[in-house]
Amino acid sequence: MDDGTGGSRARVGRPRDPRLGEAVVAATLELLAEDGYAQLTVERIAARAGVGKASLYRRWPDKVSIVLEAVSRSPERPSAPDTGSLRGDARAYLRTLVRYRTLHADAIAAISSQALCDERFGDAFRVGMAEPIMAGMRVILERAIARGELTPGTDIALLSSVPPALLQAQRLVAGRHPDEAFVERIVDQFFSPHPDESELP
Amino acid sequence: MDDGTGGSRARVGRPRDPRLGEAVVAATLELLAEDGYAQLTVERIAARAGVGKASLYRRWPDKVSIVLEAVSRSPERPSAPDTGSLRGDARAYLRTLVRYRTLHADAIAAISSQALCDERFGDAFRVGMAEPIMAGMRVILERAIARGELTPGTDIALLSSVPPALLQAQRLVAGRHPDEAFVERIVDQFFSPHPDESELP
Amino acid sequence: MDDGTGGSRARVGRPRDPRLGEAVVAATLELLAEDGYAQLTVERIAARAGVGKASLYRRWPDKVSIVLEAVSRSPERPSAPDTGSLRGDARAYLRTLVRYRTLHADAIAAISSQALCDERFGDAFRVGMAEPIMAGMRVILERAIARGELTPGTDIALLSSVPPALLQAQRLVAGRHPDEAFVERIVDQFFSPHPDESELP
Amino acid sequence: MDDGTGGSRARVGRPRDPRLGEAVVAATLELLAEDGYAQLTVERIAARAGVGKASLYRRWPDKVSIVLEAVSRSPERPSAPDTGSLRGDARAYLRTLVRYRTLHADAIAAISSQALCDERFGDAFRVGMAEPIMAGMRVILERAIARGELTPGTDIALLSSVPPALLQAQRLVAGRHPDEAFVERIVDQFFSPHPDESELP
DNA sequence: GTCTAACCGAGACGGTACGTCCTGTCTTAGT
DNA sequence: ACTAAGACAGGACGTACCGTCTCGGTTAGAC
Repeated sequence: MDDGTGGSRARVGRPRDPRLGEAVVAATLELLAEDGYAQLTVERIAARAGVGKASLYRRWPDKVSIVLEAVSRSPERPSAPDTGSLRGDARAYLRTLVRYRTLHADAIAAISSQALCDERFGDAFRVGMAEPIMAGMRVILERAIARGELTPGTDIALLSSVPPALLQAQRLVAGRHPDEAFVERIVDQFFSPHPDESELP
Repeated sequence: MDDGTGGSRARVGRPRDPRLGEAVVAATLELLAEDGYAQLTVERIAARAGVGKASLYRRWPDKVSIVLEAVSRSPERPSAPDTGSLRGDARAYLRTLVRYRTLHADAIAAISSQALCDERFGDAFRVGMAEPIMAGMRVILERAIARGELTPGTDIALLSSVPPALLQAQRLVAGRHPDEAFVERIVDQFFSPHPDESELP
Repeated sequence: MDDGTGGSRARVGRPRDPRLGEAVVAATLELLAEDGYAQLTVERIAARAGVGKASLYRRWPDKVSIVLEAVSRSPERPSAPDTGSLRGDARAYLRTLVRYRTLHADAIAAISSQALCDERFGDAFRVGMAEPIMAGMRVILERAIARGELTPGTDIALLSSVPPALLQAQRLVAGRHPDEAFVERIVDQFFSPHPDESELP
Repeated sequence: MDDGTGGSRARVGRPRDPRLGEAVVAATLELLAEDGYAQLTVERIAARAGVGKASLYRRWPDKVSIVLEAVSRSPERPSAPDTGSLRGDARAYLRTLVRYRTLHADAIAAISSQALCDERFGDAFRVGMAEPIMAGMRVILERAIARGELTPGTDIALLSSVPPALLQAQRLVAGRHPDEAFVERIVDQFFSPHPDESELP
């Protein structure tokens, strides 16, 4: 969030301990994995990280912001290797995305909820969470255009938002995390060029 | 939720006041519109409705359930008139859906969040919220198949989940409610049969 | 403090549990005796009394007010038996007063400090603490006047404030609780009629 | 408190800035006068004095010690001019004492409270606060004995503690600072030789 | 003239208590 | 049996302050 390196203010006083941020993120991720978001408490984060509550509130404005940063810096972040084809790229990326969402399911729910309510938090959410995920998708789509798998006029912005949107929706509609079979359905429907066919996706 | 007419046990004592449920739903909708979900309190609902807190908890198991019922019974519920074409149906339906979501934006966010966390609430959410919306979409898609605008093998389940998923996602990604222009993009991309073209959506 | 019987407001809703007040007072006195005022915490009072923190703050505006009521209702409150003479009455009363002050030494320090700072609390202090103690002294002095041990013109108001004032001061000046020897000095100086003289100072 | 001239260790390194102590005392007195002890914060003292918090804690062990020193060095300290009579001396001294106590009312309350709780601080309190005030009173009483206004056997220790004790008590009992009328009452009662009688109480 | 230890302002840190708020349950008196 | 009112246990939140520590930088006396 605020790394303490902010420009204009003079760099006086004791500098922030960089290990504190790491410890907080790690503790948050641990607690999230162990007990879920509902049991997550600022006090518990502080205790687990061996950190004072005031230090948390010096760096983050509130609880969800801590969770947002923790989840954003999770080692399970989706990645987009170049497999040589749109189908392969999409499948690989979506699988990592499913894993990531599964791992942090209710943390992401809480963050999303907050992003919907609180405009200022929404920006942090977009920068730390939504954009990076869609950026991965965009890279894949642009590679596909470069390969000729998609026409240059393709609405990348819209298309790159479809997979995360569907994963989130499926979670709600089906009541459980989407699995790899669902990934296949998405890949088949939206990321499989059909040169010979006229039907809708 | 519980209408008090439950069967086997004798109906003794004072009957439930039917106006109470109405008053609670109305009060909840008002408060939601005025201050948003974050400011919504069971106590405030009770006060606004002129109702005792215990009466609320006799009818609904918890706060989100009240909100779910209120939003589900909102007069702005999406509807799907038959316009004669897939494009027209989808456009009309999505416009009402956008209005509905705009009106209850953060209530829906809170409900969705709860549905993600709490398995039992998830069912109520699906029955009261997700299914009705997707059912409207399914009707439209089935009409389109009957008209021959879509091939019979179309994955209606997946396709009917795309619009609500994208609306929700757009809200998060763009930081504001989707408007009618966004509806047009969705309609163009996913609900406009292109008999002559081979490209991906 | 507030016994919930306050007049004008209608007696609707669940009445206050009278045992709660007792439990809080008892818990406060216990904790005070065990660990002293410095270790006294609202949270600990609530836990010891088996009471929610909110219930405390519903009845008392802050921590010191709880302590004031607890100390005011302490079973060790000074009493003034009629021994038949001013000397005897004063000695007996001052001994109970010393015991009382010794028992609640730092609680009384905290209360006094607050009374000095906070005007509104000062009233509660006078009603619950200072007045009752001086009233005991006044009774003794009035009995002495009735017996003829003091002249009717004696400044009872001033004289009755001397012992508590000196006990408090001695505690500060000597650094330890005044003992019975000090009581004797006060009795000798201020509450011993001098047969040959017509009046006390 | 610690003047930095402490003996055995070599005096190397940068010497303490003597103006720092002055600035801190001045800032403390200002803040005390402006907002009272309850609003007094070490951080605010440091900010007002233009001083680092660490510099405060290098010189004083804790907050009350700072306040004690500040109040002890207040320019309003009571003084005891020789007016030629016990009545005059006592009246003059008590008036300065009332002014002093009025000026630093709640600071003195806080200091007294701390002195009651913390044994080690009690010593500092006695040296810096209680003793100097009673010493002034003792000088007056000794002059009175020298003049023959008091008998040599008078219990000076007890009598010299009466005025400060009564002023403190009156503040608590009456809920406001004692005024000059109250000084007169004390003077009349305790420091007015009665020509016809052989001794003061 | 450098060295160097103690000083200095600034402010981050661990810790702890406070007082507020809200939830979901319970207890009255009254319909 | 229901209702309105509101007290209750519990517990998280975010704030504030304390006393300590850690920076970069300064200021003498020691060498």
